[in-house]
Amino acid sequence: MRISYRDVKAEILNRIRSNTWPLGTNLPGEIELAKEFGCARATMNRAMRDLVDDGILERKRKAGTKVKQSPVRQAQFSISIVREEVEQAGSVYSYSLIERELIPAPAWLRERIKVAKDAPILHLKCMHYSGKNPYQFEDRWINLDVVPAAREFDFEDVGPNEWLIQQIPFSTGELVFSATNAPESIARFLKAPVDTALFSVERTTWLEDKSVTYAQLYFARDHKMTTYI
Amino acid sequence: MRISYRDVKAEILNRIRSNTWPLGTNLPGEIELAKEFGCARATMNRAMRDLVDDGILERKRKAGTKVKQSPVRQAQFSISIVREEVEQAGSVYSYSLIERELIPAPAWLRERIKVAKDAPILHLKCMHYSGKNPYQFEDRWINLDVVPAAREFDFEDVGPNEWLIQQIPFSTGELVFSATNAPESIARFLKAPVDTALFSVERTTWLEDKSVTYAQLYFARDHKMTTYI
DNA sequence: TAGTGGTCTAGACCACTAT
DNA sequence: TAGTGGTCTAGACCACTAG
Repeated sequence: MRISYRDVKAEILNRIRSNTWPLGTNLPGEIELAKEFGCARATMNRAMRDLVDDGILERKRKAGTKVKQSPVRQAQFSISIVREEVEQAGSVYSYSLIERELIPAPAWLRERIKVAKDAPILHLKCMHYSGKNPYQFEDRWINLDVVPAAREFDFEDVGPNEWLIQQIPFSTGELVFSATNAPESIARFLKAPVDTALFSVERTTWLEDKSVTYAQLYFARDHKMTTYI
Repeated sequence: MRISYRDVKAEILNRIRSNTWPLGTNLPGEIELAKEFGCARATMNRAMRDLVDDGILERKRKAGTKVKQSPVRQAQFSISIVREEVEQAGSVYSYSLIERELIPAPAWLRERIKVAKDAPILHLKCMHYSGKNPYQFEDRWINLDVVPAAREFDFEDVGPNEWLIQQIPFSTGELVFSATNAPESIARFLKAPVDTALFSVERTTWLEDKSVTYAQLYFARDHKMTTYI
């Protein structure tokens, strides 16, 4: 049978786990290893690149490949549309707009996203539900300079999250996860006691070098985010 | 100049962003696209596989390649040793063992990890500090059937996290992120008021099909986990 | 400046799956 | 069962960087 890059990965991991190649070991070069494993150099290369992505090896030209001294595993999880999160859990999704206003960007927001001083910003508050249960409270700011169409959109039926993804798919951004004691203004909508610990996410989105939107998302109490590594 | 897979990726993203290929579009096959772009099929393949990893395309044999209807971005973050998290932030790391006991696994734990009914489990509580500030409270259970060496190790100077990574590098597992109101028993160590919202992580680790360890990690108040997408 | 990884190519065969 | 992606190979040249 021909050697697959998966076989190569598995064997390399075996050698690390079995201490044949302890943490920090310098591995032989691609060509030599490929010969030993009986595969092409490209196959060895793919296996090793994969292991770099997994946080297991380090490679540098000229210096060679070594087993990382301190394994840093890469955890991965997908950020999808709220609707789909809910529906994938087998529940019925619903959405409701709480507030919509057009105001100048407050100072604290201008520290987070780049936006002209007196330009009006669209501020939205909304709720996402899973069946009859609150699922997420969303507090969002949209830069109308970048997404002028938002000015005309009423967001009564479609959430800003879903709408923005259609407008600006695949933009880049930052995600910050943390825990927050629910203030009354949010606890009310999530039907939780004030000060309940809420899992929250701040999301900042850019399109090239322009700030598109900033959002604070608060999940209902006891929300969990799971990933496998 | 020769066409790089990065160029191909960039151009594909351009076409999606510029609506040349709207969400849901079926793309031409690899061979045809490679011809159009003037590169080898392997190059086109690598670009497209990368975009699948990024959550932008979907591919199925025979069916072909399409732009995902709902962009699901893959966020990534690295799970490292607590010591390194602290040191990378430029602080001095220190560690202290609070409690160490050998007891039969409680029932709730046996629901989470597979462990013999009357086998003794090593239970550890410890604190990690960043400079003089509390950084993380760790409540850990170690399966001695799988890691018998832990029975002899005192964990006075080295945390279980760090020790286990040396023993069983690159094991697989589950991570669950959530928010918790600090109970008194934990708040005390993190120097936070009772009920403060804490960012917390549960980690379950397997080695092949055996449960190695289960840990609940509670970060100090206002802890944030950041990632870029 | 030499050694190592990074990437491209052209060609081939295989595996899955829509129809 | 035919079409599309998945992967392997052998060979080549390039780019970065340790010594």
